[in-house]
Amino acid sequence: MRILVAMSGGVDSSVVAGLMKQAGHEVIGATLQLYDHGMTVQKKGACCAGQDIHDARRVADTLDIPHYVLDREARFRSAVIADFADSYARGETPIPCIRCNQTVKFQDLVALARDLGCEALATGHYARRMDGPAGPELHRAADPTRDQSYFLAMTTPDQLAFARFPLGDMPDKAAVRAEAARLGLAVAEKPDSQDICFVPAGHYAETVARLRPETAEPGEIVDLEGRVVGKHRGIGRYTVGQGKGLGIGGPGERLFVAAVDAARRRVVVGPRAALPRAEVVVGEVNWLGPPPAAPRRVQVKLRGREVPRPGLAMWDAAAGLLRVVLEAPNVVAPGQACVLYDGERVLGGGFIRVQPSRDAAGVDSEGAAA
RNA sequence: UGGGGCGUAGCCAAGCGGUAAGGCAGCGGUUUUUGGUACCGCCAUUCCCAGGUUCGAAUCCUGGCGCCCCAA
Repeated sequence: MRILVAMSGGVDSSVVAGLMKQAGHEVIGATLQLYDHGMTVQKKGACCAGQDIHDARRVADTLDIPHYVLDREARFRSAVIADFADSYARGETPIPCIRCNQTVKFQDLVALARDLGCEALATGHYARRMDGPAGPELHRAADPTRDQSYFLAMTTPDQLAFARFPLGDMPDKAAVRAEAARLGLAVAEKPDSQDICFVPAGHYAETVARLRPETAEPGEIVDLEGRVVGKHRGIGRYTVGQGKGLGIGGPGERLFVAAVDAARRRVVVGPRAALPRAEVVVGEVNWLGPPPAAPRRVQVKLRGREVPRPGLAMWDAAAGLLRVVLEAPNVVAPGQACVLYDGERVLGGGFIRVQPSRDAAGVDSEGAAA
């Protein structure tokens, strides 16, 4: 069949193109140019700009497949980068890789694939798409250390039906590199991409501040009782659970960010033991299957690198909100994705909302009283 | 100007004659297609200052200086 392969210029998607071609499909390669060619080009591990586009083209030439480069800078800027900055301005911690998958990658590329008369869109993600009795299902990758199903939880059932993840069954990354070498691809030894692709190494706060200057406004750091214990250099530098960069030294135990209060431009800190919450409120929920009509036992993943842990999911269809009660309290960072699993299968997911927690309430009343 | 206590890194702090623990902060790194977490490494040639005793002093002695407390 005719199949569109999203080629980032990295090893993974290059191998996908090679495997699809080898399987006898009519392969078309597409590479998105997502951001400026300037300084970020030099950055190691970047993707979707500069050198990577050339790498993708070279792979396409090697495989002898047609290859298109699509300028999606404007789209990426409004759908991913702007959301990234807005999220920090709200006091949350964004997860741009999911926004990118949701919009630029799957929404747009699926549309493009259909326009080109393709029957599927293949990507280099480590996840498995299985055909279940009720339609396509998203499952964790065979290699649990590379699994990216968390980042794909927001793809719609429609998009998932169209998607193919040929690397989902690979035992490990070494096997993928071996495939790349076998296919004669020049990118076989290319380093993995990492960090936020559109931000020059380590300076995401500056990028955010350019778009939302208020995220770089200084403010107070207060403890759980509302006492001022320090000052910060902008809300955009903090995320719930963070223990470094607070600059609060001295006697006593180490402090972590317990909450970010965007309205008052405050960062609330407390001891590690005070952070875990038992409940998570999730919005913008995407279900990959029928939503649970009654409370359902699931495994919950609150961040990319975490083993799913047991909890109870309660879906309020009217409000469009998912409530999850965790069996063991966990640090909950608003803005991050909450993904529900049933074993290997992804049931759905959404974005963690700032919750009117007991902590925030306590801080408010006691802070006012004191 | 009577009595008592204390001055060790940015902060807290151990050490009480044998060659400066630890924690917090900070810095660097590893891990990682987000942020964070975790883990690893670095971080006082010197103990308020000046003399003295001693083979050897942050530790003992003398004199300064600076804090704190009690009493006035």
